[in-house]
Amino acid sequence: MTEAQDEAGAFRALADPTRRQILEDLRGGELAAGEIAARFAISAPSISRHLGVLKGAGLVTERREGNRIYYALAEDRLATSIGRFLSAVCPEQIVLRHTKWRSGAQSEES
Amino acid sequence: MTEAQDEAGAFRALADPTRRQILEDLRGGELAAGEIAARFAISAPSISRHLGVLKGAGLVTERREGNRIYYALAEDRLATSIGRFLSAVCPEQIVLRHTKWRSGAQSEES
DNA sequence: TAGATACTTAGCCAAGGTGCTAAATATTGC
DNA sequence: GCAATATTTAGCACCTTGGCTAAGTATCTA
Repeated sequence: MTEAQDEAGAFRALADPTRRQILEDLRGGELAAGEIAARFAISAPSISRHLGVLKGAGLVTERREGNRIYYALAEDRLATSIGRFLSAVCPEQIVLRHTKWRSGAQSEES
Repeated sequence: MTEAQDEAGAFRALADPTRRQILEDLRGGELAAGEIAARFAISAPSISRHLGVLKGAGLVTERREGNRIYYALAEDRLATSIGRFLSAVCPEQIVLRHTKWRSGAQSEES
């Protein structure tokens, strides 16, 4: 997957307010899918799909532990995915601390 | 318009790759609608609507000069609109240079 | 193996987004 | 006022998205 597609996927994922809230909630540490679903008024399957979109965009990771599937924020991926764009459009206002996205050494996962 | 709605509008606007490219193009200085349209393979009316979305999100400003309507990047608005979210989710990776978004004194335009 | 729990996948539907062409509006210049 | 130019608005078609319920898969417990 190219860097540009990463960027597109990340921005599409961030377009939905529920998904943005999930990312904010995960800031406090990993959460099981059910724990996430319990924080919203929508059904568990809908949350599951949102989590799928976030995972597809590389913004979260999942880890199975017995019955439960824990989701965790992939902060670095979020920053690298949208970092190129932000640096291109408003470099004076927003600064990236880790500019790995520029080094060209990208991790390549499925 | 509330700050949260600003944020939602900005992220929805950024979801489309054409609109992101328009913002990048405007980084080089203001451009007339027709000049922007000429850079894309899609029709002028479609570009016009994209510009309307960007303007609605407060990410660009428009200025009429005779026949032409020039669009300019509103960099500070972009930074403030998405800044709160970025600071909430990945504060270690991304730093805001101007944290006006925290002062609560938001400019209110139509 | 059977049942309970946790989560996802499948299928449906309403709503919204994005593209197009044609028509309307605004401005310039003769 | 009329024609030309620049841009937007209107109306339509198509696809995607996001919600739901029902059904399927995976894991634990007994």
